[in-house]
Amino acid sequence: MTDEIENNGSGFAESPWDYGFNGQFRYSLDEKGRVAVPAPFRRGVVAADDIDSFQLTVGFDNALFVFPYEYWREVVERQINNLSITEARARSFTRAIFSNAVTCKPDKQGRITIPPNLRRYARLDSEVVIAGVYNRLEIWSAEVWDEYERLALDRFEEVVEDFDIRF
Amino acid sequence: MTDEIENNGSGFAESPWDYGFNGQFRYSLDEKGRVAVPAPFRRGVVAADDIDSFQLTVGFDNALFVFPYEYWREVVERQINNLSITEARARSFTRAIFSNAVTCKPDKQGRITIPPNLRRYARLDSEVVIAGVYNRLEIWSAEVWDEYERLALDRFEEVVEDFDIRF
DNA sequence: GGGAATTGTGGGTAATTGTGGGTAGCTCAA
DNA sequence: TTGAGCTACCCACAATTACCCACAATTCCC
Repeated sequence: MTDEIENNGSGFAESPWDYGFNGQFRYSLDEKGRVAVPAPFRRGVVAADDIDSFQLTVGFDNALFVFPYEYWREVVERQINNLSITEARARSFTRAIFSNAVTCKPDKQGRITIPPNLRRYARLDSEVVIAGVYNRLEIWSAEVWDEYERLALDRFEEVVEDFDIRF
Repeated sequence: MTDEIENNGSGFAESPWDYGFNGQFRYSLDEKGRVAVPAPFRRGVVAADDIDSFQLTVGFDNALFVFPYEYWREVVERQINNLSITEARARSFTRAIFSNAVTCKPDKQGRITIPPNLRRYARLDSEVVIAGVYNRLEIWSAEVWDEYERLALDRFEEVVEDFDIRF
């Protein structure tokens, strides 16, 4: 494995998902607010204290984003660290990101607990979809996901053209 | 852990919240003016006399800011130290910050006591929200927080675009 | 195809956490 | 000096959480 790969800036080199989280998984959210982390992604994300940790935050489209902790740390250092505390909009942004985030590590069964405010934001009830999306996992209400994906796949080819992606 | 990481300027490396306080917590403010410090943040902020201390001050948006004592000390040294005593606005600022600040350490139950002037400033009555916001905790009246957060989350995606944050 | 390992899910228990209240000691004024 | 008010510290207890175990379902592998 080359140095370049070990240091790809995503914080999850040498893992089964070196080049991106992928797949979609359907789990139940139990009464304690716990949901399984997809088994392939449980190990290999080493945080400061040598445990496998994730950073769970609000994302877009009513989904929650889950980053490997190391990667999150890097995002904070590169981008959020510089925001001014005296500027109201920067404060508002920083506040939204951090107060609606939590550092968590899977329990022995590989589950994480989602705090109530995040459950509310993502409208999670009992059924949940976890999607692997390159540098993050996304946690969706299954209901919202099904609706979104139906629309998104219909428009897939059209969108690829817009971005001029070459395979 | 590299030197760069151990010295990230936030004063709280090697703690469970190495890269930022986060989460939100809802507590009651009792009749003695005491409020719980969120359990994950109680330990590891070492002040001058080897106890875990915080600096509690007036902040922005009608919230109180709570900094790890070490970090506060550093801010004072780096920035406030340089303000000119001959400039009226600098005097006013320095006066506001310090006269409305207090160094406190959690009691055995992990609570801190909020003095009356700060309670008044933040309009705290019985229900309180404590939010982790990167380098500080913020103490809000629950009522004010709920209203503020509703607006902030609605505008979240828009703001992320404005700041050109890349995850 | 079948046994073994892994994975997803539920639930019990011990430890932690949040909250109320009591008391001793300190401060300050009369 | 003394007493009132206040604060810091301590104890108690209920609620919540984190951790562990169990087990069924699924997947893996030969």
